[in-house]
This record gives sequence, structure tokens and C-alpha cells, in this order.
Amino acid sequence: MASPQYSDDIIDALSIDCLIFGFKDGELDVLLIKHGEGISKGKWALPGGWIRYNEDVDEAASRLLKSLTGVSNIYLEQLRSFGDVDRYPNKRVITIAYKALVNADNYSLNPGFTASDAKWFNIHDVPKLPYDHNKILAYGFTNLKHKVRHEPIGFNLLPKKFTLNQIQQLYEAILETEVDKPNFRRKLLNMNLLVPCNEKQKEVSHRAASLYKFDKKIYNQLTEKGFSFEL
Amino acid sequence: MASPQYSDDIIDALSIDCLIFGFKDGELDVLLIKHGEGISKGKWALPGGWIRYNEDVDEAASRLLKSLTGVSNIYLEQLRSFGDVDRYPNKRVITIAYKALVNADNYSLNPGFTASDAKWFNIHDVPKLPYDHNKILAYGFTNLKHKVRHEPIGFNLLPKKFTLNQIQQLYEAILETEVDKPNFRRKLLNMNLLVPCNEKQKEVSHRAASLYKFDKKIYNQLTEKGFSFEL
DNA sequence: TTGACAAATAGTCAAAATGACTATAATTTT
DNA sequence: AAAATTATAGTCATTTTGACTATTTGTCAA
Repeated sequence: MASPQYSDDIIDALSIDCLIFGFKDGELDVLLIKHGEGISKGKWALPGGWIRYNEDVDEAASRLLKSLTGVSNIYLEQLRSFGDVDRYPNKRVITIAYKALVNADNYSLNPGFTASDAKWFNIHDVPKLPYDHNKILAYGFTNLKHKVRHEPIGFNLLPKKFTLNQIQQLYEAILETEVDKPNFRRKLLNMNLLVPCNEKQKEVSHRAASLYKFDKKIYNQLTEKGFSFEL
Repeated sequence: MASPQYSDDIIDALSIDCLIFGFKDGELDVLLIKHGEGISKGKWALPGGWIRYNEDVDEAASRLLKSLTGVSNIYLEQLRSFGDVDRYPNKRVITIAYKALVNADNYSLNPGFTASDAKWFNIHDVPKLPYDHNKILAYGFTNLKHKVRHEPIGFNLLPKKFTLNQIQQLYEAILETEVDKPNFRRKLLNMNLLVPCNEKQKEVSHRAASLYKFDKKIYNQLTEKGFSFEL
């Protein structure tokens, strides 16, 4: 058995992959890195890597994401693991996938470690990825579609203050459908999840919309308890 | 690095644990085994073990469950993995937890392999388990509570033909709450998920209830699409 | 400065779903 | 034959929905 000798010894049969969704200009994106070395050099892939013997798996996910992309301090949540025998070439590697939602505007990408580049890709414009990364992405996207109907999700994907239309566009981007505007706002406002900022958006070439923010307490309550948001 | 030499070589940093929920006489149960050997000999724990180099992780879960308890041919679904540094004594082991729902009546338990005993425990009567197994159980139970509101679940937990009261008891056991009977049946029947068998239950000492079964097609549709069943 | 436009926000209304009940029906046991 | 039990049917006021129409507030271009 491989045993931990140095603090950065890694567990060799187990990797981590991060699926990071971003929202920007009404579009849903995914964060990919370009491998700078290794067997997939030059290919775009989900950011990921190996787990050390002396760190929790959750910690490993945050560390890897930060070292590869520069993105830190976000809430990563475990998606599931993928363990088919042949998912990785020439070696048995099981991977644990993590998922996070971020506001793409807030993150400047700084590729590092074994990544030569890092970039946001539109969800519908993702190239063929190595290993089973397309499968992980598909699973994560489906998972997000389900999630959006049962708990609030905009907190991480939207700016602090946002308009009702922005949050509607977010729902539409995730669910890949269009919804009726008046009905959407009525339903959303009735949940008491949003509080008005008493401010208007600026620099738009038409009537400015009111800005809202999330009520943190209600948001957490609803995340805990779940709700139903059918559209 | 440990390398695969024989087909039953195992991956040493990674284990599997199975959380099996059963429903019987209106009660929600969990399946535990008694360790017959190893560092937890004599203790009750979730059935689990090691993954071989030449099997998918999903396969490993089924194989282990069967060899330890005799239960086979059930749909095991991955729950999530647990990877804290200190979750397992003297060694770094990350575990992948699986979950299944079965009709406890249909399964005769046959302890085998490293298990000296296998038994159903009422969900509220589970002893202190080794490692982080109580944490896994708690996570899985919460997961089940959420799930029951968003997709049909009785298919595996109930007998082929069942009464409306049985399915209501199942919901009450999972959600740990009581619900209004007429309203529950109205809501359930309106979903078109159930089809009447045109049969009555037998050998009850009061008015016999009609038996229903699931409409497989609608069941699958709803599982796919999700729904909202707020109580 | 005025009218065309764009988008935000308000309001209408019938239909459906919900929650809290009450009433009745079908059995079996005493 | 009455009492007990559970199934099933029905009532009704309130809330939520879906599909709309209408109005307001602003920019921009002629």
C-alpha cells in the first residue's frame, strides 16, 4: 500500500474535478482550463487534480481550483463521483466532481500550476473534453436544472444588487426556456426572498429597473427547507 | 503506486458503504451488518467494503451489498462521498456512499463474507456506528426527505399492490409528520401516477381499501421531470 | 420638443389547487 | 343490532396559477 510520507503525497487512484458555472450578460458559462502538461497537454478540461493524504477532500477541491484558475473563496459543493473502470487511460482513477456557481464578472482568471490557460465557455459551446468530463458536465447541468426549482440559487451567480429581469434571465438560461415576465415577478416577489434596494439601475437606454437584493435569512431558510418553483 | 496485478486487487484508499432503507409495517428501517472480523469486529455498521481494480464503482457497490447481506438486484444510487482526513482510523480512506430503497418484506437477509449478522433497524433506533457512518445515515435520511417531495419514490419501498393508506404511511414515516387523509389522497390521485387494480385488500378487520399500483410510464416521466409534492 | 420605441411595472380574470373540514359508506366485532 | 373502524366522498372559502391587457417611465431620433 502507498503510505503517506510527505505532507504533499497524493492518493493516486483518486482525483478531483471542478465544475464551475458562471453567469454573465444573460449567459451561462463553464470554467475550463487548458492543460499545460501531462497526457492531455493542450486540451481544454475541467480544472482538477490530486488529493493529498493530509487534507480533507473538500479542502483539496478548493486548493486545486485556486491554484489552477486563481478563483478562491467560493462555495464548492460535492456533485458525485465517477468511477467507471475505463474512464481514465492506462490507470484506474476515480474522480470526485465538485460544483460551484459564481458571478463570472467577479472573477479574474489567473491560470497557474499545470494550467496554461483558463477561460469561460458558454454552456452550449463547450468543446469535446478529455476523460468523461463531458459526462460530468452534462450531469452537473441536469443537477442544476433540478436544483433551481427547489432552492434559491441566484445568490452566488448574480451581483449583490440585481434587477428582476436579470434573475429571470438566469432562470431562463438554466432552464433553457422562456417565462412570462409579469407572472415570474409576481411569484418571485411573493416569496419574500427579495428586498428592494430603493435604487434604480443606471446607464440603460430605457426605463431603469429597480434593484433588489436577497434577504439572507429567508434565503438560508429556503435553502434548508426547499421550496417549489415551477415555471 | 499500488498496481493491479490480480483481478481482485483492491484500491486501498477508497471504500464503499451502502445505506439501504426498507419500509415495513408503516416503519422506516435501515439495513446494518455486524462485522465478523477486522478492526470493528462485533459492531453494527453500514454494509461496505473495497473496490476492485477491474470493476466499476457502481458494480462494486452491488457486489458488496450482495455478498454481505444476500440482497441483490436492487437499484443502488450514489449518494455522495465522504472524505475527511480523520474519518477512518490509522489510514486514509475515502468512502463513496450508495443509497437504495427496498420493500423490506421482499428481502431475506443472508449475512456472508465478513459479516456475521445482518438486520433491519428502525430509523429511530440505530445504535452508534463506527467511522462516520452515523453522519452518512443522517445525510442520506435528509436526502430522502428532500427527494420524496420532488420525485415518486414508493415504487421500490412498497409492495406491487398497495392501499392509499400504505403510501400515506410511507410519506409520514419519511417526513416524520402527519398529513390529512382526504387531502393526501386527492392530491395523489390527481397526479395520475396510480392506477386502480379493482381489487380490495384482504383479511383486515374493517372496511377493505382499494388496491393501487404505479403507472410505470407516468412514474418514469415524473422521476425524470420531477414534481412538487408539498405536504 | 415631440413622437416613436423599449422596457418596467401594474392590473384583470377565469380556472385550478389547497387546507380545513364534515358527511357518508362499507365492514367487522361485540 | 349496535358500536367501532377505516375508507371514501364531498363542501367551501381562500390562495395560487396562467394567460393576458394596460399603463408608466424612460431614451432617442427627427
